[in-house]
Amino acid sequence: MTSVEEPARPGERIRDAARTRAEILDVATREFARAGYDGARVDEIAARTRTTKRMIYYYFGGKEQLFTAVLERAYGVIREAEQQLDVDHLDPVAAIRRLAEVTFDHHERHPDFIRLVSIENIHGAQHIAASEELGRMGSPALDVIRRILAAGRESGLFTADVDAVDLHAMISAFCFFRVSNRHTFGALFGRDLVDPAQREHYRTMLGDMVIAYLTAERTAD
Amino acid sequence: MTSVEEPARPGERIRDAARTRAEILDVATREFARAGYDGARVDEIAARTRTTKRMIYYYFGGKEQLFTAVLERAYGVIREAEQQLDVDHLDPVAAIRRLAEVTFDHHERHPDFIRLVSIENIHGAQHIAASEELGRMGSPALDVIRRILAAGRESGLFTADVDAVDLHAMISAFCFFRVSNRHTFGALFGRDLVDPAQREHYRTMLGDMVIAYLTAERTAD
DNA sequence: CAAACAATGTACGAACCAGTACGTTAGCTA
DNA sequence: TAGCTAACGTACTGGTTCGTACATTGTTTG
Repeated sequence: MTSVEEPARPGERIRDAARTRAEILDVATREFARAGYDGARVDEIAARTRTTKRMIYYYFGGKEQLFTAVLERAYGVIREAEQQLDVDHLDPVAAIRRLAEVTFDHHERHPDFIRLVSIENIHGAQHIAASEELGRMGSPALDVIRRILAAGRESGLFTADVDAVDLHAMISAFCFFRVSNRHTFGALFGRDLVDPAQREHYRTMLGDMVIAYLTAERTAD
Repeated sequence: MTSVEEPARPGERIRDAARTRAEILDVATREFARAGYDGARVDEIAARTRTTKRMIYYYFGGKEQLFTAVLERAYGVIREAEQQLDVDHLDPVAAIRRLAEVTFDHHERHPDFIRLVSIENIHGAQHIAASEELGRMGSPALDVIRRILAAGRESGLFTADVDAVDLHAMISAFCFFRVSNRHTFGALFGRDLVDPAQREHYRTMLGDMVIAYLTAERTAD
């Protein structure tokens, strides 16, 4: 037919299920992260893709399942980053610092992920609960933390009997808050926690905090 | 007219501007916190009050301004709690611990506030920016922190030259995350950070962490 | 090469929802 | 007690938004 309006772009197939699906996910991620679950518009997501709203319902079933799919992929990304974490050659202190830095960097590089998690918490984690994939997806970081803590305890470097999940919460809290509450914190205290000029400062601060906690003599309780 | 349907309840005036306004704010706080800004319904808020939707627009002007008013009151509550904080009679270590505990307790007791702040961050803190009241409202906690840090530094108890805003961020991050990310964290790691049985554990952990950071010898940088 | 099916597009509907036009009443004050 | 105004209620509208019925086209396979 060789239409003038629609030049046959070579290499770009008209029909490509995988690409269409992926493009919808990309756009939906941005849109949900930008406006929240209820603020996001299915029509708007469709408009920003090269396909139509019909395809969203064809591939995902509905807005709710689309959001779940977005979450699944976002969590998949951080799981991958954690899996590539190799700290077995480091001493416990350096290993914990490295882990904290990787977590710090990932949160900073993925503000959309942070926003999605915030949004999911507003909705009581109902999409995670409804997702099989997210249910059985453990956290590689937790295993790493467990190993480091065991090594640190044995070598006598780490004082207390710290729980791996607790330490993960401590590190995540700092990294997450810095990004998630950037706007209100900035508006109220006049300081941008994600200011690039302060990046090294906060990255060091996190490591110092965690190491200080792990190596301090605990007050008897 | 002495209607059978509407018994004249004594002590409950039919017309009370202040009470109506306050009731709208109460209900709106719950509703916004429950469903987010876009998820909340003006009709639903009105239905849960003893008045009508018309009054919301009469008193607040619109949904946007209503949310701003809700935020202003919520921040006012935490500011009051901070103002009643008296730690001048304590030594720096005890004072910091006390401050951390008060912050911890307030976050735990006001999950709606946490949710509102999360929601406001999703929207880029635009309502705070639009509010004069919130703009000039400082943080009493910051002044307290500054005083404690100065005392701790002078007495040689605290090592480093820690910034008050940074310390506030550190404490807030832990307290905030524990409540704000309760649902996703619980779903993914099988641990309820707000479990009453764990409350003392996390309250102590926060204090230990902050004190360890403030008293540790810092690695040269 | 002809079914058969996967992938895609169009057009529409029904419910929802923020906001308002307009009318009413309580309670204070002159 | 007349009259005025703040406080309140009803009923509606215009636009939006999720979801779908129905039609169509590319692609693969027997």
